[in-house]
Amino acid sequence: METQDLKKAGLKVTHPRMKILEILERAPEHHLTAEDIYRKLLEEGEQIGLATIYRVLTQFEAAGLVNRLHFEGGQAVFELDRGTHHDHMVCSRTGRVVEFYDEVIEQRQREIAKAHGFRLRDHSLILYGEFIEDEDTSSS
Amino acid sequence: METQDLKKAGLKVTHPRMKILEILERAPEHHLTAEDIYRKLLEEGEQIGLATIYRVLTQFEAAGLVNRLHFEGGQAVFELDRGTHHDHMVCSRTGRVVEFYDEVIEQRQREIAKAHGFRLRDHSLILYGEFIEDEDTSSS
DNA sequence: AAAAAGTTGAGAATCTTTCTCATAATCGTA
DNA sequence: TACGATTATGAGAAAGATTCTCAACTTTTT
Ligand SMILES: [Zn+2]
Ligand SMILES: [Zn+2]
Ligand SMILES: [Zn+2]
Ligand SMILES: [Zn+2]
Repeated sequence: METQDLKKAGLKVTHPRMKILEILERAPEHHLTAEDIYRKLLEEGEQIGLATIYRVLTQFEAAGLVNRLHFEGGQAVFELDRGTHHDHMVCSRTGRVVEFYDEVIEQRQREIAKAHGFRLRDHSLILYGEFIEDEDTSSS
Repeated sequence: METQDLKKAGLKVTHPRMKILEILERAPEHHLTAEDIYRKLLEEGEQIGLATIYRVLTQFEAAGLVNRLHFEGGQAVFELDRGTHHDHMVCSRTGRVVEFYDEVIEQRQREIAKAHGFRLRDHSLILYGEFIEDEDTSSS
């Protein structure tokens, strides 16, 4: 039950908010645009306005329940905050997103920030390319 | 003379293109939005349409003359490609951008990509925070 | 110089995201 | 359970960023 999460964040427990959380939890892709969520809700018969979805996602982000990612391509992407930081690899062919975490990179970032007198708050690391296995194996 | 660069890219040497390159070369910030360029050109009496600026920047990007960066905040940022890759640190207070390059991070990225069967084409690493020296020293 | 090819500017159009505001739902309390 | 204060929602308008359209104009080639 994450009604607790909402209450803790000072947000009323409403139907749209619960449904949006549900979608984020259930999506196998984990990384969804606001429109993705909108469409998935429609498919389930939930007619929740797109404005509400953006509004709620922004509140969830402020509450630390959700992370907003900026991949190339305009639309922001959202994912449930699962408590552990990670970075992303995005396949430009299929759009597939794979997560990774590398302590060496994380540590270097801290060192670089320190060396520059920079108070590091956050960072975004995205690798772009293609998964070999997703390759268009245009076999006959 | 970078008329050569334009010709090599199969682009005609036009006044707007030269002026846009000039602005990118001269800007001390190095990192400009399309609107920044538009305004700077206006200040110099060059009335070049915003659509042209976006169009030309996209062509320059395809030609490898310019890089497009996606910092938080919607607007894309452009910089002249100076031949050497680097990543960015952005001050959320002042908007100041500082560049850095770290071979350890670059190398780890290659290794991670390889381990995931990922053909790495490009990446984006942005550190967000504040430069201590830019701190609002609200002294009395 | 003329023709061919490519470019420009202005505004319309598109896309993503936010705002407005009247209506509706939630929550603490009586 | 009902009440009232507070907060949230939906629809459409609005805003912000970028791309498209197309007639007029430049650049390059012949
Ligand atoms: Zn990271
Ligand atoms: Zn993720
Ligand atoms: Zn790098
Ligand atoms: Zn740079």
